[in-house]
Amino acid sequence: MENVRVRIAPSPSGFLHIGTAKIALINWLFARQRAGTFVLRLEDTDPDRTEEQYVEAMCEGFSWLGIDWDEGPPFGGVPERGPYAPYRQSQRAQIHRDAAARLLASGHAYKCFCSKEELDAERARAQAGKLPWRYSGKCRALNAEQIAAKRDAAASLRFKTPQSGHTVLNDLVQGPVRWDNQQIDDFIILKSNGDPIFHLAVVVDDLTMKITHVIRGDDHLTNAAKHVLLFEALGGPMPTFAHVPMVLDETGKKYSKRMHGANVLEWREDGYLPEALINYVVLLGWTAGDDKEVYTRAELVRAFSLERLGRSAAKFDLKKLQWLNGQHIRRLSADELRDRVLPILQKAGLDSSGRDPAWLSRMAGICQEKLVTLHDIVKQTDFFFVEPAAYEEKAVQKHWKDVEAAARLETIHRALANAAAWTSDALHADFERLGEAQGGIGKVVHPLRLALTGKSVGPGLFELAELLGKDACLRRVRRAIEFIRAGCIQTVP
RNA sequence: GUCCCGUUCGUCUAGCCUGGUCUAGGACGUCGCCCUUUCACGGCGAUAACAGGGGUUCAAAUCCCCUACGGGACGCCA
Repeated sequence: MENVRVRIAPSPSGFLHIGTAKIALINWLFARQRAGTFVLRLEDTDPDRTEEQYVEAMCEGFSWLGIDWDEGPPFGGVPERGPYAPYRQSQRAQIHRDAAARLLASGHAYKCFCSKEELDAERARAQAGKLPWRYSGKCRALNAEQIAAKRDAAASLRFKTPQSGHTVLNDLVQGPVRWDNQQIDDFIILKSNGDPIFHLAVVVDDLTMKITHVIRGDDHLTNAAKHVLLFEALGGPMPTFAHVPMVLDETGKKYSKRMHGANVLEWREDGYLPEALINYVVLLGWTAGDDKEVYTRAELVRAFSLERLGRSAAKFDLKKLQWLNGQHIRRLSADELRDRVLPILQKAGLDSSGRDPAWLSRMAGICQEKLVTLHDIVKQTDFFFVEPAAYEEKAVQKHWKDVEAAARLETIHRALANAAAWTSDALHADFERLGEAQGGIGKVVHPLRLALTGKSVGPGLFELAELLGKDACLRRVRRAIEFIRAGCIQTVP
């Protein structure tokens, strides 16, 4: 069986973009499933766009998502590793130049002495005439003498594209794609300053790193024609190509860098689980063909297949991500949920340091099924840590407004004080009975919830009461009674 | 402008290769009902799509052609 080698080749010009994450994820899943190798290669040959600071941020994005690489450059504190180092394209220029020299020697490339200004003028003329622009091929016709006469004038290197026939690519996702070679320019592979151009660099790197499957965004589909030509000219084994559709934002536009959520780490900030995000992103263009939608990371590795990748771009849908996030939250154990939620409580200024871990797990457990994002934990549990600072106005109107409100809370207070046992089951039974006397359990439950939490919504009342403890509950009911009495003085003239 | 790719419910998609089983399936969303101490969860139900036009065929979401729309490439950027 073939040893699968795939790569993600981001250019470190920003944070980890959601679209890059999708491509990386697909490569990673494929590699892991086939026990292959996942390579990270930094395409940093454009110094104008590369910034060291982004290297760290991008690494953090990958590691948060759980996308680890087997070979790659020093990146985010991880040392360089792998047999085909270096893995930064900027350090591989000599390898690219050597390949270019071979192409020149084998007649697959030629020197071009046209200046940038000449070419710009040519291009401008073509565009003005609404003609497709392609290099005239002026220097292609130069003979040995003419070239010698140029001596060491600055020259770029162009690829000698066949002038007839066609180039065919059997893309795993897009199917067979065919170009007329006359449509393909004699593109530059080496700048006149000797720097390699992207097309040369990728192909040479993929070749030397023995990449078996080139899985990348479909914005590269038309570039692939040039790459196929280069692979052939270099005499290397042709990798399998898979051009996967990109991720669109909710309006159907290309996911711009400035949009919230474009940066993968923003989802972490917003309380999303990495396993939910990767599950969602992979669903943007892939299904197993059955009705399963919620996958663990391991299940994804098992079920994924390149062949079932869709061919059209997908719009990002926050609602579905939210649903999936809830699904994944519910699949966590109470302990796991507690551990993920603790930093969020901390950040919200709720001090949980005095609570023992088991208690915190139970607290996490009683609101687990109510969370859409991890951040929801704050409004679900803040009252455990601080007494309600205010009572929800609408709930006060509804549950504490009538004349018997205070008296009813006195009754509730008594019931709590005399509770047979301080467990949610026992309390539930007590209030069931109390409710019968009061005209429905709702008559006692809502005023109590408001007294204990200050809100009308939250975790199960008896569960939270049990966790809050008897003393705190009695104190809060007392406080509520005083609040009502004080309020009555104001409202009754 | 030239070339390349795409187009099934609002959204993600199944089905398309190997035409009939599709009065087009699932999921999210939305709406309704049930469960219920709240909010959720869960359950049940409803809603809603084959871009348009030609052709091939007994039969087309599925095959072919054209058009429209969307995207991409056309750089000494990646």
